[in-house]
This record gives sequence, C-alpha cells and structure tokens, in this order.
Amino acid sequence: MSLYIYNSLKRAKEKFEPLHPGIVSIYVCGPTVYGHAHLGHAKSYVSFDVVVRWLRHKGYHVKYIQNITDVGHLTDDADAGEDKISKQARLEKTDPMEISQFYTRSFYEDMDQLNVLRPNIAPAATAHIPEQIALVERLIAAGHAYEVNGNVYFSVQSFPGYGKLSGRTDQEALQSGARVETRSEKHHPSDFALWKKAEEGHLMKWNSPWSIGYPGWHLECSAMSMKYLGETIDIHGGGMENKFPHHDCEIAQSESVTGKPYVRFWMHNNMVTVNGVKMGKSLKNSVNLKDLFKEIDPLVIRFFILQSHYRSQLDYSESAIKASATGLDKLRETQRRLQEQKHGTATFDLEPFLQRFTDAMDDDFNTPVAIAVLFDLSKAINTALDHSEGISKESRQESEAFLHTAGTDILGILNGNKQTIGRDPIQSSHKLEKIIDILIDMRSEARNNKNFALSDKIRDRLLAVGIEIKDTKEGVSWSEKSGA
RNA sequence: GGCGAAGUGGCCGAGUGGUUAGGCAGAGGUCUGCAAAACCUUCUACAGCGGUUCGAAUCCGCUCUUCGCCUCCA
Repeated sequence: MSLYIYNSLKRAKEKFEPLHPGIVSIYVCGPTVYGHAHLGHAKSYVSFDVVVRWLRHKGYHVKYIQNITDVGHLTDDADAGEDKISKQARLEKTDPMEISQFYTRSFYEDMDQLNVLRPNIAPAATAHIPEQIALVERLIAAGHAYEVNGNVYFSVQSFPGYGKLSGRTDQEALQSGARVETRSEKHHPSDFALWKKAEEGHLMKWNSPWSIGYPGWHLECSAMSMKYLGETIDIHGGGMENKFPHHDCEIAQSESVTGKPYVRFWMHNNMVTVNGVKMGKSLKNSVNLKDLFKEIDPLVIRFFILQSHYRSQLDYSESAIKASATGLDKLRETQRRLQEQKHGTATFDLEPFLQRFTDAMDDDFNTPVAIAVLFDLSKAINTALDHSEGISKESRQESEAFLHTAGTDILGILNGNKQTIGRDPIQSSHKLEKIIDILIDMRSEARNNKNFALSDKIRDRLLAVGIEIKDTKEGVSWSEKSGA
C-alpha cells in the first residue's frame, strides 16, 4: 500500500509521491524562542518526528528543515504591541540575543528528552535577513508589494488565490467581523507587512532599502524554505492555528514571486487542550515540559501524544497521562519478558502484525492504530509465554526485530535497552543494577527462610523508588516503573 | 458575523455502510506465602430528531452542544 497524507489544501487524503523520486523535502514551522516549550510544542514536534521517521523508514532521503523564530514579532497584532523577545529581555534584564539563545537551547533539551530527532537544518530567522530582504525586493519588482513610510506591504489583491488554504477567499466579507483595526497606509485592509520600520527603542533591527527595521512574521518561512528546499517543496507542516494568516500569507508571497506551487502537501496538527480549552502561552494554562518531566517519564509524554491522531485535539489531564504510563509499562514489560525468556517451541506469524502496522502508518500516520497493533502483539507474546514452555528462537527474533523497528525506530517509544535506570549515564546505571541484584538476593534468602516481613519490606521500599519486583515462575525479575 | 473541526462506552481514544479497535479503570477467575505482572471471562457506546438504504455510529438534512481560526501562537 502506498502512503496517503491528508492535504489541508485539498481537504482530503492524497497519495504521496515526492516531487523528485526518492527525496522528500519537508519544512515545519519551528518555535518562537522567548519561553520554555510546552506540551503543545511537544505534540507538534513529536508528530512531525514520526512523519520524518516513517518517510525515512520507507526509504526516502528526507531533508527536514525546522526554523527557529528569533526575530521578535509583536505581542499584540500585526501593527501594534511590543516585540515578544525584547519584552522577555526587558523582563529578564538582559538582551534579546541572550533570550533567543537561552530558549533555543532549552527547546532542544526538551526535544531530546522526548526522543525527537533534530532537523537536518535549523535555520534562524535573524541569520537570514538578506534572503528575506531579497524576497521583498522581488515582490516589489513584480508589483505584488509596495512601500509606504519605510514599511512594505504585500498587496493581497495582486494574488488571486489569497486565502485558499484557510477558505478565507472573500476579503470584503472578512472585514466586517475582523478584530484588527485597519491601518490607513495600507492599500487594502487585508494587506500584510513584509518589512516594518523600527520604532524608537526597538532593539532587533536591520538595515534595508526601505528603512532600518525588521522583517514581517510570514517572510522567514518562505525565504528559508526556498533557500534550502527549493521553490516547490513536498511537505510543509505546522499547527492548525497557523493556517491563517501565516500559511496563507506564505503561499501568497511565495507563489506570486515564483509562479509555482509553494507546497504540495500541507499538514496541520491539532491543538492540545486542557479541560477542553486550548493551551497557549498567552492563556496562561500551558503545561511547561520541564515541569512535566519532573513528574513523568518524557517517553510517556511521547506515547501519550502518539496515542491520539495528529489531526485530533488532545485533551491533557493527569489521569489520561497516568493511563498512558501504565499502558507503556505493559509494552516495556512484554519486551523485557521476551528478552529474558528461554527458547521454547511456540511460534507465531509476525506478518499480520507487520502488515497492520504498515497499513496504519501509511494511512496518514495513524499512530493510535499502530500502537494498538503493538498491544495486540504484546498480548500474543504474553499468551504464548504463559501457556507454553517459551517462544521459538525464530519467532522471538522476529518479534524483537518488529518491536525494535516499530517501537524504537519509528514510534520512538521503546528504548532498546533491557533495563535502564532513569536517564543516568551507563556507568552508574550498571552499578545500580548490581545493587538491585544484591537486594533481590537478600530478599530471596529472606523468603526462603519464610521471613516475609523482611522480604515484603525490601519489595515495598524498592517499589517506592520506582523499582518493581515480580516473582514469576521463571524466577525473580524487576523493572522500572515509568511513574506518573 | 465569516472560515474550519468535532460530539463514540466510567475516562482517554481509533474506526466511516453489514464482521473485536486499542489503552486505562471496574467485576469474576487462574497463578502467588501475600502481592505484582501476565493470562482467561465479563459490564457500560456511537449528542438528539428526521431521511436515504435490505441494513447507518458510519451517507444526507435539521436541531443542540463544544472547540479552533479571523490578534502573537505548535
């Protein structure tokens, strides 16, 4: 079966073939770095991480660009308010560069914890000012943009397809309910800024043919996407809230310069909600990832995210996360049992599982169904281990390979290691394992002497630090609980 | 007001015309010194009202409700 992707532009699933055989170009809107990442960022970048991993698994050479927005765009609307990064710099009593560098590092720390692979190129907007200016110059030369008082605006009426992504094609009708105050120097209320003249005291500013100022918000993605991926790219991803105006503006300014389709497949991931309401920095209900990681294994967060489809809203709650933690433990436990079992005779066919997993992923990256396949396999393995002497060497190898490919390489939710202690370095992890073995030996001795008070105390206290002891018919085993 | 998405069992969450989603939680059982884990059995569904159809949670219409966007936002 071929890969089908839901294309937001067409509002339908379409068969995916890259423009250039074997090579996939993908651009995903990156974060604006003026604060720590939250769960919403996690959902977005985990989702696209799996997209990239699946494309690579299918044999494509994937070139993945994810920008860093470090130009301070405005806190308010397109024409007023304070620069977000400058504002944060003022609050933290430092300068904008330190703010953007600090939160960029913070962002990657969090993404690393979530097992999100780094993009091939992570271009910063401030490092591509010349490219953005060049794009504005081309737009002016082509008659799609005009300058007024050092500001440059894109003329929406010069691009007939404006609004085709979001469905906002009737510009006149839009004005009636619009909350943005119209600005008189624009030729049309829907026109958007490509370059803005810096006001007094504005810190992040650059020289340009029109004024000392800074680029409009939508410009960087077009300029950097074209620079690194070409004028037409295969996939552009981002959050749904960016369909309008951000992505519609990108399309307008890009296509009116090149005359070519800007993006072949638009992919939009849905929001994280808290108690049914959107999570957002400005709404002050955002769940900071660093805080979350103190309580919950980051891979549980990843698993929780992938248990719903990327185009569905994901409602966050503590109980939902806990349910995910228990579920992921089940998969890890199966993987552990499989690795520890002695070879037996039971066999089963991996092919149906492989097929169902592939079909799910090929159907617009249906990770919830893909995970359900892992649970079905988990049950099959456990049943075989419970009701027979063990699984044959061949079936075991096939199962392990499948779990590794699907769970570790593609979904990134199972780490390949047998047992790990938190995120400690390997050395200390080895020592801890040995210490646990000592405690288990002592407990076994107590049990042999029917000293259950002592043996239970050892078990309970180990459980209290997240180490769970299990007396199975194959002997004593232990595993780490993911907590939550 | 305009554009768009959605309402599934106690909770989370897939499915899109006829056959078990899956996870978590609950009940009973097997196993165990007791647990845990695992396995077996099991309960609770498709917002409401019409329509199309041999048959609809799935298609169509209406109603109600929720959410997102139209301001920066993953």
